[in-house]
Amino acid sequence: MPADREDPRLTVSRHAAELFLARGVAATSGDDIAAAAGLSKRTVWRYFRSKESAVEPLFAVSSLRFANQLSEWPLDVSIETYLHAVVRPQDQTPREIADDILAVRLVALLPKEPALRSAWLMSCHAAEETIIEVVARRTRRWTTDFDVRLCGAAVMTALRIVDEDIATAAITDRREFTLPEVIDRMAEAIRTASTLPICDPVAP
Amino acid sequence: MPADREDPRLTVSRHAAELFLARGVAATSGDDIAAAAGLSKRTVWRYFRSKESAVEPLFAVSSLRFANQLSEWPLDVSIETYLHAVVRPQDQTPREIADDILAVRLVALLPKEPALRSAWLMSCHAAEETIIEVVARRTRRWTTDFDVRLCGAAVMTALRIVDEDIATAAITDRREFTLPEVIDRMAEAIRTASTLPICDPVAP
DNA sequence: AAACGTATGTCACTAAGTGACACGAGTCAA
DNA sequence: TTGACTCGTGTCACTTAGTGACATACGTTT
Repeated sequence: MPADREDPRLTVSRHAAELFLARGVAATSGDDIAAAAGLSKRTVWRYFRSKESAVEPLFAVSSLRFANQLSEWPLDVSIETYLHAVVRPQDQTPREIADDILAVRLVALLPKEPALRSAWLMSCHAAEETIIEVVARRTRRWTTDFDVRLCGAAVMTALRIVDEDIATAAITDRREFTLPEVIDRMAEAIRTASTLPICDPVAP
Repeated sequence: MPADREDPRLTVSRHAAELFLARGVAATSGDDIAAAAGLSKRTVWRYFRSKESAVEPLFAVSSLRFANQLSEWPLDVSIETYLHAVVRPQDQTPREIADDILAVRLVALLPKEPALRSAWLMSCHAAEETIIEVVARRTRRWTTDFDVRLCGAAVMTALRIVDEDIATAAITDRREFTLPEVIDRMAEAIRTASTLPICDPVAP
């Protein structure tokens, strides 16, 4: 049996991102995206509710990878230990690196493309829900608990701000970042923003 | 000379909100909004980039009123004192109360209307920028400072979560809230989420 | 009164997005 | 093998979202 293949939406997402970066959002049509991805435009509209939302899968696998990976964060390790253990430079495939660059360039484009910002915020909101589950697990409370939701949202916001900050620095200021450096900043931001004690090992 | 009149977009915003609530977003067209507001549809598209974004002015004046009012927060008062002083039940006009109800019903609708959620998040993002300025002022730092942005974003997120929480409780659980109660929850959430010391009086 | 900026309406147009139906590829059961 | 069943996709006609270009009206300034 074959390993389950990559989400086809992600492929389209990459093409959409390239086009948005090259020509701007307004100048690329749904037909352009469909043509670049080798699909009928009908399929594109089946994949995505709007052309801007076509970049959401890319955000999810790349910029929001840290957020998504927190789902498997074991109870008995700290945030720093876990992040450094799970996302390691030597494990990055060329494809992942390319996705990262693409996503970072997109995030740096947000100030000029409000339509993309709404896709970005929607992606972050999706990740927020999964982070809320993490917080619930680590605090032995419900996902509907107000303080749990507040903490999860604050943590997600911290990740978003770090992401935007790094993307801006990397693209406009041409600064370079190593992966461990990025991980450190993410972990530190999570720690700062946590309003509940989730960052250190918790009792099983 | 007459006092400057209300933003005409807000009027349209109210009509759009009513229609979205009555029929759902998908079932109300730009023409419907234009007709309800007594404008040509061309003017509606001049006011708003998309039909969903038509509710943003309503969010801004109502749900995000607290956030916006922080712009005038004096350095020498605490968050609790200021909020209680500036938004008082007896000052609420009937129109403001109606707007509040409308906005709360919209926020409660977010889980079922993803298109509205993106408008909501964009409104919150706009408010985030103004909160970042408040944080900068109270910490005597720049708005570009990373920690300032992080704190501002965390505070805005807290306000958003309280808002969503209250809206859900009010609509689905039919709970009732007094304004002082809401203010207390907002102030408490701001205090919890602040990652910099902005909530108490700061040195001039 | 003339000249100006700003806000709106009209109308024709492009592009975003949907509904309905057909087609082909992969199960799965007999 | 066959037939029925699902699932993803393509085709095409259609509706609605959204824009560009131009005309008109109103309040200000001079």
